[in-house]
Amino acid sequence: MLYQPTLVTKDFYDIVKKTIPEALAEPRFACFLDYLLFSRFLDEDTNYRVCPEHLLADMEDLSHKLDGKSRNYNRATIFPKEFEEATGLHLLSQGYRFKDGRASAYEIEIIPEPLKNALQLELLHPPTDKSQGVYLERGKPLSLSERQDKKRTFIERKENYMSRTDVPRPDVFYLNASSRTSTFLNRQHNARQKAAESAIEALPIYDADGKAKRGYVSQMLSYLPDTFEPFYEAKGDTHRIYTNGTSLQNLPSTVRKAILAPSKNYDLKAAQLAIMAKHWEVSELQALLENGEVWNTLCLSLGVPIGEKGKIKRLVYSTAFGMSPDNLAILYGQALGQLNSDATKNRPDEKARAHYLNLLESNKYLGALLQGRKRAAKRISSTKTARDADGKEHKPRDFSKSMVGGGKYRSMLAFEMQSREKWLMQPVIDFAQENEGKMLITLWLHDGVYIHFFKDDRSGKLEKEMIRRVNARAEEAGYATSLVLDA
DNA sequence: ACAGCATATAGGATCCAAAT
DNA sequence: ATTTGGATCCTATATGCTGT
Repeated sequence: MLYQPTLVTKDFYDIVKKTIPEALAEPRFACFLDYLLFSRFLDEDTNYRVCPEHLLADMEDLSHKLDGKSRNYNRATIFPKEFEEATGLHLLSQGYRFKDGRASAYEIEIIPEPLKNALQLELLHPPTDKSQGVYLERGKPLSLSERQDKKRTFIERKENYMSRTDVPRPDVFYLNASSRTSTFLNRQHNARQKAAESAIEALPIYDADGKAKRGYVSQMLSYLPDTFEPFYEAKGDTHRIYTNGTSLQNLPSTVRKAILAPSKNYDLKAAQLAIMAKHWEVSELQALLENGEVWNTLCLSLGVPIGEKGKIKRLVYSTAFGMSPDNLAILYGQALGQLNSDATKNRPDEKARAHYLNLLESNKYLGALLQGRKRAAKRISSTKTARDADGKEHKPRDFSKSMVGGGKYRSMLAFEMQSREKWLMQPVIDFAQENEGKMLITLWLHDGVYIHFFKDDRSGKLEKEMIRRVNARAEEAGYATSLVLDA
């Protein structure tokens, strides 16, 4: 072993200094950084630079002194792989654990949060004054054989599904059977890949809560099967149609749009809200929906900034799916910016929860909505029946959720909502089938849809007729929603 | 509510090489 | 001959993110 008092690369030093100047005030880190920057041991046999045990022991000792207890950190936490690659450092000792009274590995805490974040930065592309640096993609990209494996099971599963004779859901069968989807999508595969990449570039590296976003999304995309063709299955107790495997269905809308262009995206406006208003007979909401300006009015009424309407949407969705009033209250507190994002885990005390629940229940719109939901839940639990959009009765035994805590009745409540959502969108599938060759559903999104028109339809006849049919159905049933082109 | 995918974490098992 | 440490698997679980 040879003591080598050399410096690490300038890039590394600059990055650490720039990213976490406050880290120098952290004793454990100072100890570690001191070693990293100014003293390394070189193993002559392996040419590894090693972290000597006595140093780990020192750091562990400090750790004990600081918080009086040891933390569990394994090797990967101490020396992330990316860090090793970037610096050439290699940790050879697992450190100390406590077994049979002896010290051994996994019992040291060295790296404070800011350093961990800093280590995620790609050293070859340090931050400039314009960018925060390139976020390193975690996880390994799939190897060729892994990709082939994945694709094979994907195709097998699809073929199995398509060869069934007892297809319970003809519309799902249709969505999968429109084989032109793959032809159409594959033809422009490279262009789409590029479009997706630039859409990802446009995403923020971190979201508002400081969590990695861009890296996560690009990783999701890299796991997509070679073809972007979605494979649908009817699953669970709902009428919803979900895609199987990694899919376009849960990519951010900007990326999805880029991949699917020139398909057009149509959405039912405030569908959940409209269905709840009608189905649960909430007159206040019905009036609001017919006046328009739904989200802005709700934001104003609930005291949430208009820019934060996503949070209100979340509140509405959760209400539709049967979230408990207690949890809704926490969600509302978060929407107001008064509760932390971890409030669902570290629940605030009963008094605080009651406060937000009270605010919610006394609100003109959401208060009425909650009352309407109560009535619906009561009807379902007393008649032990859920009624779908076609009037067909569904009994508790048709739902897999257990009765515990009213879980089954919540499922039935959600089912009634989603059944109506599907019923509203049904004309789109029917119309696409009638016009095979002229138009194609490229992605199904529950209350929205991506459609490609093959023929240059200048007057937009097909589009108009499709929208007309859905809207006629909504009007006929009294749902204050409409299908519109997402600009 | 439901679907999906990924990560972090911890413990166990196992092999190899070195130390005792 | 036995123990120990390191590396590398595997398995669970818990958790977190996305979408509607």
